[in-house]
Parts: sequence; structure tokens; C-alpha cells
Amino acid sequence: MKQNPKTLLPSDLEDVLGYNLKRASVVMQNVFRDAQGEEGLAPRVFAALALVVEFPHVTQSVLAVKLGIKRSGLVAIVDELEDRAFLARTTVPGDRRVQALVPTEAGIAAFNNAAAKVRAKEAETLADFSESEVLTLLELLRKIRGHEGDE
Amino acid sequence: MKQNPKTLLPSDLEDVLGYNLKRASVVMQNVFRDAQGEEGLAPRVFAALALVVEFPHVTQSVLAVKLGIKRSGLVAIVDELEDRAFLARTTVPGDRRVQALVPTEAGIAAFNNAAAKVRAKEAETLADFSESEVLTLLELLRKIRGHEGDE
DNA sequence: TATTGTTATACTCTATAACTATA
DNA sequence: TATAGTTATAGAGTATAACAATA
Repeated sequence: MKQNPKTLLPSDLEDVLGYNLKRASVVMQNVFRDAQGEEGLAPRVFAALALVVEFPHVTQSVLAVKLGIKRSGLVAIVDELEDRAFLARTTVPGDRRVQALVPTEAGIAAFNNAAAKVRAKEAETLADFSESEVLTLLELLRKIRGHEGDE
Repeated sequence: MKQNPKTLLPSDLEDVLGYNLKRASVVMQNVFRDAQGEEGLAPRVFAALALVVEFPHVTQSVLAVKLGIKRSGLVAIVDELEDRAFLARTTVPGDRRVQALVPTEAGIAAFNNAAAKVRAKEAETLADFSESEVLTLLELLRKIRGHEGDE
């Protein structure tokens, strides 16, 4: 007997949360790149810088965990931020294995500048959202992120 | 004068919508892969199959637009679905350039099976969400997706 | 033995550009 | 000239595995 997709599949792709999250994520990623411009920071580099500014002297291993990536993958990101003179790898007395990451004045300024541009562009895109809608969305996304360590 | 990140940066990474979307998207992507298992469909292959099942005889160009990717990138996806005998590329009378994609019985069954597993696993992950929270989240994500063509 | 940072390597996802066969 | 599908190629982003230095 031949199956009829329309009647046997009341739920389709548009009802899959993961799919909607992915597509919406791509939209805001494009907004981010548009905000930063051609020579601007990539999203993941911005995220790393943000955490170094927020947590000065964070180690690479800890930062990788915070970002949800492997520490091997963080090397290139920190290299770029160091090349741009936005942070410095500094040795820590007592444990010569670790590289504490310290933001420079230029790094802090660059982060503030980039963050302001992101906030402005995101607000522009979210012009059709009420303030409470934005807050609700952030709250629900953080609730999903509460399952980050699961698998 | 030395800047103090704590006082000068009231808004941090956690307030960036794009960052929260990306992290939440990764969580649900892992849920998806966990649901499908080792030999299961990748998210993008599942999405393509879903649309072929929903829109039989869709062309590759149209499908690529629906998925938000370039048609060159769709080739490998359709190749995989054809290799698995989940769909067939069929010629269309009147225009020998186009390849209409038609789901097979096995493809429809595989989609139903995969979709059921995704629904179950997503529901499991969203056990701490109320029904209205899930609906609200989907609604807000679709509202963001309304800006898909912007840039 | 275990951990930190690093390198080498590979895989996934996507893009751009050029090709072919049709239109 | 333009379009549909394809190929070749490259670039992000991430992972695994192994290494050197250090603990």
C-alpha cells in the first residue's frame, strides 16, 4: 500500500527544533559578520576575546572548555588574537605548563568596539521583536544550553 | 588610564543572541546525531530527505534554495540519498536539464523512522520545558528565520 | 602517570568558479 | 545568453591522536 506523505506525516521538518535552531543561528551569524565587516573578528574569535576580557589570566584549557571546543582547536584562535595584539600569552609562576591569557588595552578596546557593533546590528534585526520576546528567547536558549554536557 | 572590564562591560558574551543560538544549536545537533545513531542520516541529509518527501518531484535548484545552500553543495547530499535508495533522480519531459527528485518507498519509510526518533529524543531533552515554552521558542525562531534573505 | 599547549591530520559543511548540456 | 546540474577547489570549524615540556 502506497504511503501518502501528507496524511501520514503531520509533523514535518519545520517542527524539528534542531532545524529551526540551525537556520536561525545562521541568520544571526550572518548578522554578526555583517556587523564586524571584512576585516572584523569571526564569531568564535570574538567569543574567545570576550571571555579573555571577562576572565583575564584564564588558561587555554579552561577557555576551551568555556567555549565548548577542544584545546587543540583553540590554538589558532589564540594565535590570531595574539597576532592582532589583542592578548598576550603569559607564563604563570608555579606551573610552567600553562599559558595565562591576558587581554591588552587594544584587545579590550577592540572587544568593546566589536560588542557595540554586534549589539547595534542584532537590535536592528530584532526590530520586530518586543523587549520581552528577546528576553524570553534568550531565557529559553539558555535553558537548552543547560543540556550542553549531556551526551 | 586603565580600563576595568567589569565596570565598563556590563554586557558580555552571554547577552549576544547569536552566541546563544549557536551554542543551543550545537546541543540539539548532538541530540539529533544521538537519535539517529552511527549509521543514521546527518542533519542536512535528513532535512533534504524531509523536503523531498514533502515536495515530491522538487528540482535540485529549488531544493537548494529551500535548504538555504548552493546547488553545488546539494549534489553530495542527493548522491548519498540516491546511494541509499531513498530517492531517485528522474528526468522531466519538456526540460532535459532538470532532475526531479522522487522519494522511494524506502525513503519515505526511512524518513518516518528518522523523524520519529528525532521527535522522541528532542522531547526527552525538552522534558524540562512546558509545552507552551516549546511553542514559544519555535515561534520566536521562525520569526528570526523571517530575516533569512536579508543581508 | 597526568596535564598543558601544540602539531599533524582528517572530516564536515559550505562557498566560488568553471564546465556541460540543455534551453 | 541563461539555467540545471555537476566538478574542482578552497576555506572555515571542529575532532582525534600523538608529541614535548612539565607536573
